Amino acid sequence: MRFTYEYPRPAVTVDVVLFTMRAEDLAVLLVKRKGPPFKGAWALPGGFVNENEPLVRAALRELEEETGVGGVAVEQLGAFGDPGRDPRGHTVSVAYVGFVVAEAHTVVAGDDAAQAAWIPLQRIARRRRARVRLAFDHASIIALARERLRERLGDPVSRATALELVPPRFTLTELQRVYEAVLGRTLDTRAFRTRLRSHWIVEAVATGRVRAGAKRTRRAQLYRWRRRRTSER
Amino acid sequence: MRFTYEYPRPAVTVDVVLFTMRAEDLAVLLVKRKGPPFKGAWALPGGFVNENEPLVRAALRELEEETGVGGVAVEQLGAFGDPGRDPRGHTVSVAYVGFVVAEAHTVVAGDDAAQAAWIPLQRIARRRRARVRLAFDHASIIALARERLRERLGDPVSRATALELVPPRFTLTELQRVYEAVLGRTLDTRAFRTRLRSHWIVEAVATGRVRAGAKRTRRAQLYRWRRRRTSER
DNA sequence: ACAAAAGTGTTGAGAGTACACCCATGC
DNA sequence: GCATGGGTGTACTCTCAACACTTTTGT
Repeated sequence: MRFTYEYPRPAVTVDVVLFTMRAEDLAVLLVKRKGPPFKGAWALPGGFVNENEPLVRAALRELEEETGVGGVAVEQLGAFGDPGRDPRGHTVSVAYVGFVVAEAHTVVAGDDAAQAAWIPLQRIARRRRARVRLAFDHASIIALARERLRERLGDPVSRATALELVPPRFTLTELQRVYEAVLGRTLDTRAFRTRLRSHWIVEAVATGRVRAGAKRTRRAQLYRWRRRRTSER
Repeated sequence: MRFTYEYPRPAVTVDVVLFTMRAEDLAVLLVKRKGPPFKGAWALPGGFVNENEPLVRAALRELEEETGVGGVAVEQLGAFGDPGRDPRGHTVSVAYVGFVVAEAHTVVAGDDAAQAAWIPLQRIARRRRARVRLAFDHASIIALARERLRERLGDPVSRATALELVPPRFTLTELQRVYEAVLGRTLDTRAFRTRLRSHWIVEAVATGRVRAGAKRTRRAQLYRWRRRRTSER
């Protein structure tokens, strides 16, 4: 089947930058391309938008098709449309960002992908010495997405709760590790907790869980996100 | 001439939300549509992206073609791609925002437009009683653009200088009026000036201009934006 | 003299940052 | 008893918000 139009049309694609915590580091969900262009290179999950399909839905569909990861919350990052970003021709891609708890999702490579995996950000083309080379302009999209994530966490701690940063029940140390990984610097524990308390965004639940693997230690208090952001003080 | 593709492609368009100050109020640059759909309705200047044309360039080209306004700085707002936003078929639009000094530009309706003009935001569909009805989803794009503008001005006053908020030489009162219009509330003069001074973003030039029309008053000091944002203190 | 807009400082509250030690647990 | 990570409070700085009166000019 063929589709003809009166004027040339750039192709419209969507891409998803999905972050997670992986062994104390930030990682992105990537797929290894099966076919050209960039065959064998890693790329963001994504693909063409169907006729009459909302952009977000296309993004989530492609994400699930290629990686098996579904039911995540994403927000739009922006549109990338420089000619030359896709050797096949002019393509405009709308990118989305999200953050999930890796353990809550199973990654399964779809038919289009040779492989799907969480790749630590450090292995991605930092100047030279790149271990993982990325297709298209995906390296710069990821860089921008990371920037966005930093902003989200940086200021009013509020919006962060929309992202699935930690499991439903978490310890404050776990949360702090996520913040540290995203912001790229260590935080002071006392300051971090004071801030959480003053913004009133987490609340304690039951006590007594220990981080898996670490046994000779005190049991950490469990917390969960508070729902509303009710009464301002 | 016809263009055929293997898969259906949504059309890609760009739209520009260009703000200015107009008689103490914010106004947007709109064009009156000459042809269907939404013939006779007001719409954002914009149109189809050419093959191999960068998105921003397309936006600026369309802006100039339809309104005669050129040489402005814009930043990307986001992509809007809900099916149904364009009755002709699935269209993905990438929107850009900017802010200019109206007096510095001459508005001339292009061939595609019946008219081009600065329309005060207040005349745009505020719930009922709309005087100006907008085509497509342009009302919500404008709302989002306004939000973005507010953010830009809100926090570090720095970034605001990228937008052409005021003429090259301006009085602090003029600048304050712009901030007030964008933020939608009055500001305290002393606080406003203290903030500017502490952020070190404007500098005095020659003295002695009076606002046109107001004669029986003290002469205001002229300022200009500082270039760099040099030495942090 | 008065109308009209320009200009000018201080105080208090809240947010962020920096900083060091004791506690509970399992081996 | 020691290694491991959990947990706690205070002081300083900076930024923002709120507050009213004097100055210059033209009529």
